[in-house]
Amino acid sequence: MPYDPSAFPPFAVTVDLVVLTVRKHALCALVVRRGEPPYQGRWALPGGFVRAEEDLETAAARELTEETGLRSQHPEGQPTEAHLEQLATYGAPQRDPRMRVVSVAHLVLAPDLPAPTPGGDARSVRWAPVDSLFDGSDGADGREAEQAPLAFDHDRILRDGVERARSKIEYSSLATAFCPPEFTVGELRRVYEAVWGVALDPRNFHRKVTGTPGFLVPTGGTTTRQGGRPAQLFRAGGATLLNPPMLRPEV
Amino acid sequence: MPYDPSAFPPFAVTVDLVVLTVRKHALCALVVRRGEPPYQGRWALPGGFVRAEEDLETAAARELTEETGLRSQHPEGQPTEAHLEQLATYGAPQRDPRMRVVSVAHLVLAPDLPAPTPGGDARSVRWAPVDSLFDGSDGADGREAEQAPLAFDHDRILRDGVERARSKIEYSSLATAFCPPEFTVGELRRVYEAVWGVALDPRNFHRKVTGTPGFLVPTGGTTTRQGGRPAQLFRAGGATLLNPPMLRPEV
DNA sequence: ACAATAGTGTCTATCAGACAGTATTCA
DNA sequence: TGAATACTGTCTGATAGACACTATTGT
Repeated sequence: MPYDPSAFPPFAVTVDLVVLTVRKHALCALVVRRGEPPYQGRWALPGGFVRAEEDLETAAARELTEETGLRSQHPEGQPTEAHLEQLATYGAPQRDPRMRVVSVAHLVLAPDLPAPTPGGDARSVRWAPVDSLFDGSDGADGREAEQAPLAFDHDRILRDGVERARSKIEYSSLATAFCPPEFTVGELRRVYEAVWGVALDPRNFHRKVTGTPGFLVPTGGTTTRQGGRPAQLFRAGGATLLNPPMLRPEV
Repeated sequence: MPYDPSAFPPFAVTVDLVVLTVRKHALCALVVRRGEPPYQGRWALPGGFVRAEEDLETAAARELTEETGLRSQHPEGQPTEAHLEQLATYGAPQRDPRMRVVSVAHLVLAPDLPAPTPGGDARSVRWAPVDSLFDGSDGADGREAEQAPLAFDHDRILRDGVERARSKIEYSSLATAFCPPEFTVGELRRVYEAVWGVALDPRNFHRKVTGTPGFLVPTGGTTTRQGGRPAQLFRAGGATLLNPPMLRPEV
């Protein structure tokens, strides 16, 4: 099967984004409402075509900025605002009824944004708790989410992205990507609790994260709160891998 | 950025395969010699175009069978002969000098094959120790591997595949994919040692793998050897995730 | 003082790492 | 009986899980 670039089946290549954040103690994903067929009116993951001379990751970063205003690369030496990584590629022949489309899905972890839809065009965009988006509606609580499933195979892509995020914060310091530049141990713990959907022991969690070298760096500052001891502020350290990992309870 | 399938940049989509096995106590990858430009005469990963009505994983399985005769799907209820999973997608604009090619790389873990090149066409195919293939030639021993680097960005793809395999046998039972249907604890340990490039304590390894529920199932049989106590034979159990994981020494 | 949140100390069970000895085969 | 390989037992240090107390703020 030698390469024969003169005769190849034509494909369209897109990037789709699973953009996750933690809002109000719930893991949420960014979804956009489709304005045209197919799946008109249904919610879908943001995404778009890869341009002719554009790298895959560049295309994902561009779509991210267009949709949320977030930047995943360092602009002018500033710290990144979001983590972006490739997730997986989806290319079933009939996943788009119009033509053969191969979609390279990317995963974005972002801190909670002040404005829900800062940039981008005027389409309907929202953060939705991931439990309310899944087909099976296996939400944490009993009430079924009466909502049409996501367009295309985006339910599968979202599930894969959520599972990647859930497993990756076990053995990496990536949970800090859900936090603002400075955060407290309690805020970081609530990120873990929201992503995993479990309650963690505050004492053991504190010992674990502060005892792992390079995970957290104290900034010296403290929070100002109403009623309660001020909490120490940290920023993410240089360590990326956690050894030993943070164990997800779920047994 | 609404979908506009009538005007999209044309892409070719291929699958490339990182096929790994353990031979003579070394982790080896399958490489083919290119018979035409570009990179004529250089070694490359096996791969080929995805057909017009073909799923990505189907294309990868087809290429695998064409190259090695291995099957990754269950043929007629028989056990699989190799593990296949999607690895990552590579789509830099200039990765192929002829045109825009997006390659969906797949990772295959296979047991050592009796015949080096059972199926496929007559091209030059071989198993090569992965250390001898890497650009930097950071082989285990001192001797530099004087060999042209792999074609295209296949050095990067191979590195990613090897790293995936190395990390995945930590927390999954996937190392059994490198073994024949029945194997001994010592053979499984030598797989770990070859993939990680370290020596493991036989006693602790035996305790770990036999103590993890669902990892190994004794078949009742024993090996016949020359000089030495016969070893108990096992097959892979139903468990796929290892909890707690097998820890890679490397500290 | 009281509420509210942040942080610390201790015990225990589990497990990885280190190490030495016994068991079963063939020559 | 000796060589070769397979398997088992035990100690120790590190750590996760469970749990109760002290510390620092605002009201």
